[in-house]
Amino acid sequence: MRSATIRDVAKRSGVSVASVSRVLNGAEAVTEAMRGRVLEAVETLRYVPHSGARSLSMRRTDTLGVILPDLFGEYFSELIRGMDLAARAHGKHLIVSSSHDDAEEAAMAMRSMRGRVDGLIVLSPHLDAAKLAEGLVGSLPVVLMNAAAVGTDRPCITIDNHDGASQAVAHLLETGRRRIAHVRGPVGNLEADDRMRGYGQALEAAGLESRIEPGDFTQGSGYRAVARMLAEVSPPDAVFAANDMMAVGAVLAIQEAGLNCPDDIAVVGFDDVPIAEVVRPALTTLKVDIAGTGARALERLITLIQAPATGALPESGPEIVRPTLVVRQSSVALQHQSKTVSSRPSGRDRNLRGEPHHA
Amino acid sequence: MRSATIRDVAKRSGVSVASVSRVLNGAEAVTEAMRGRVLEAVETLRYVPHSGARSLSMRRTDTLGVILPDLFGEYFSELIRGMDLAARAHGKHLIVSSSHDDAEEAAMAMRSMRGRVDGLIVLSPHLDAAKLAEGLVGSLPVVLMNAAAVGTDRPCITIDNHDGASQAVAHLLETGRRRIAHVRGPVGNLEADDRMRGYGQALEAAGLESRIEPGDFTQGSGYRAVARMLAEVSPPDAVFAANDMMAVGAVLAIQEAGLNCPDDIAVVGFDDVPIAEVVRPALTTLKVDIAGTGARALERLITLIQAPATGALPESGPEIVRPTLVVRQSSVALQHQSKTVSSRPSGRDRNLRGEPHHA
DNA sequence: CTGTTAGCGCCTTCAG
DNA sequence: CTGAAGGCGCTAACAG
Repeated sequence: MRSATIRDVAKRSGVSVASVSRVLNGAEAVTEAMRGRVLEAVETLRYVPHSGARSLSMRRTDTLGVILPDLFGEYFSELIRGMDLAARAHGKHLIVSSSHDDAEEAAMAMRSMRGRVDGLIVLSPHLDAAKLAEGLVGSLPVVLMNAAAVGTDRPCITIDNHDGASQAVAHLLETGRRRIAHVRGPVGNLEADDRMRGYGQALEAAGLESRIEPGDFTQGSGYRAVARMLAEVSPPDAVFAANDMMAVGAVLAIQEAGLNCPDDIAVVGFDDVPIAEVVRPALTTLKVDIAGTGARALERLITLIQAPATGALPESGPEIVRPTLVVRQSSVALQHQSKTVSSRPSGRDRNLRGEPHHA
Repeated sequence: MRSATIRDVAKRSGVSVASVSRVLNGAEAVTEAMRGRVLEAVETLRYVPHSGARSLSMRRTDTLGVILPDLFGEYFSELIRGMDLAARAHGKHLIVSSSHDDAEEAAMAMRSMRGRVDGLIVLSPHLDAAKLAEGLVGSLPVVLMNAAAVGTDRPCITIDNHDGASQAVAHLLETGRRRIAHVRGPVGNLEADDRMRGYGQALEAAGLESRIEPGDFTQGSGYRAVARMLAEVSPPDAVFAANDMMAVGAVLAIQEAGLNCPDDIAVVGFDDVPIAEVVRPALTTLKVDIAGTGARALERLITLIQAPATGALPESGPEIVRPTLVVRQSSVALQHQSKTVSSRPSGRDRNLRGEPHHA
């Protein structure tokens, strides 16, 4: 019981396939009589167009690909959510491909996308991956995210990690901290590197010594890094973690050592994932509108794809998003608290339409 | 600058397109000489096969579709992660489509998948959506998730929500609670309904009165529900929330009222999303292996797709996953604590290979 | 307005 | 072992 094709519909309604295509795609004019007969045949045959065939003939898949290095944690889930939202708004499908740790695998994934998507969003926190995107993709439109965009005029959305880190340090300095340590992200990760550099320069500018512990963006690594430092003679009075998950780990390590966060040690994270607000003490962090960034990337990809048609050449080059400092409980010791910090859930509920969620 | 087709490669290497296809797909035998020439042409032309065309001719897309009602929160991100993992293991692509609140929209999404995917996983917490999947999909293999699977022999993965709720109540009773309230999920959501029924029956069996507050699975609704109850003359001494996010809201409401959780009021959630372990007090909850469930659904879909080929008829009917109670701090008052509850991050890090994550 | 025809890019019998 | 030819299901000229 093969499913019906356009030819079956044509036969059953006694018209040509072209006509069926016409009434279904509704561009050109057709008589009411024909429209009726075709629609009826479609109904009885339960005909559903084959989008694969359609794509081949139209040279357009209405599908966009997303290449991710990983799929863990709220960062990516937020990113995909934003992209999905934008994709739906433009009637596009989204095909996601993750776990491309090494460049080789990412290259493979990109190749296998050819003929399946109209364009690609590539998240490449590693240098080589970005390079690959340049070469291997061929004529497929690509928007890079969080890549090393310096010097290229390739469309790209990036977060100003350096600036974010500076803001973190500045905030800690303002609130009286002096021994500010940093738990960094994985070596070779462009974002982690930038955040570290931003931290280092800000400290240097303040004439203070920097102290950097390794980490890998996981909560566990944040915990261990801080636990190590607490065992030393002169522990820091503040920790700037390269992302929120590590900041959460840092807070736990502090609490477990019998110390108080923020009174004894302040903690600042990065990203402002949803969890940051719920944890106690709520995390001071650098908010980046993750979902918004994803949506923006997708929109840029779409204009990039449409560019040859519209004739308008799309704005090229990197687009840089500046994170904003969100001060919560984890960094403000009592003597510095100006206003009450409410623990009531704020308007952070992202279900803007107020509709019920799934479990 | 059109990208090269198989014909270009054939021409450049002086062989037929059939031969190019042969060396590239490597099924049949070819002379070394030819293989060399073809591969060289592929190289210089930077030829990448067009998977769309390939799909059309092979009647196989190697792509699976996932239809979700929503994309908020950790529940879905975990689910997708599990599916993605399984998909990669089988060399399949994943196309996700979300925000199908009403059945109409979901139906549309399913139709637009025809010719684009080899099968579908449909998450339908609403009855009608499940019904739609039955009819509209035609001959496309479908695996339902969390749907009303009773009575059908359609492949389906479901969580035993009723049982989970019973476990929650049993646990609270065992630890001495008597005035146990329930914050339910959205009306009409099958899972929310089942959890509520499980709660109701368990309380009834214990000869206690039930108390049900409305909610919609969001943290805010959990907060408000509990805040309402705390304002009454005889507030509960325990709250069973239909999911973890509402449980988090419940805890915040309790703390904000100046009460202690769990000493004054115990809280139990459902799902065990990653956040449940990090929040303070850590949430007692009903753990369901979300990612595992997603992976399982995907695997079942694959066997379903391969069924006609292998001849083996796939196991049909629902597959029910029983949640397991995870006792943490939010439900165990001091006088009931048997063993120390460590706040150290456990082995919950899901990065099993220990590789670095992205921010 | 409608039908005929030629592809979209690839795989796959079927002869040679 | 290799080439030629016929589709896969649909759209898009081009005639009528």
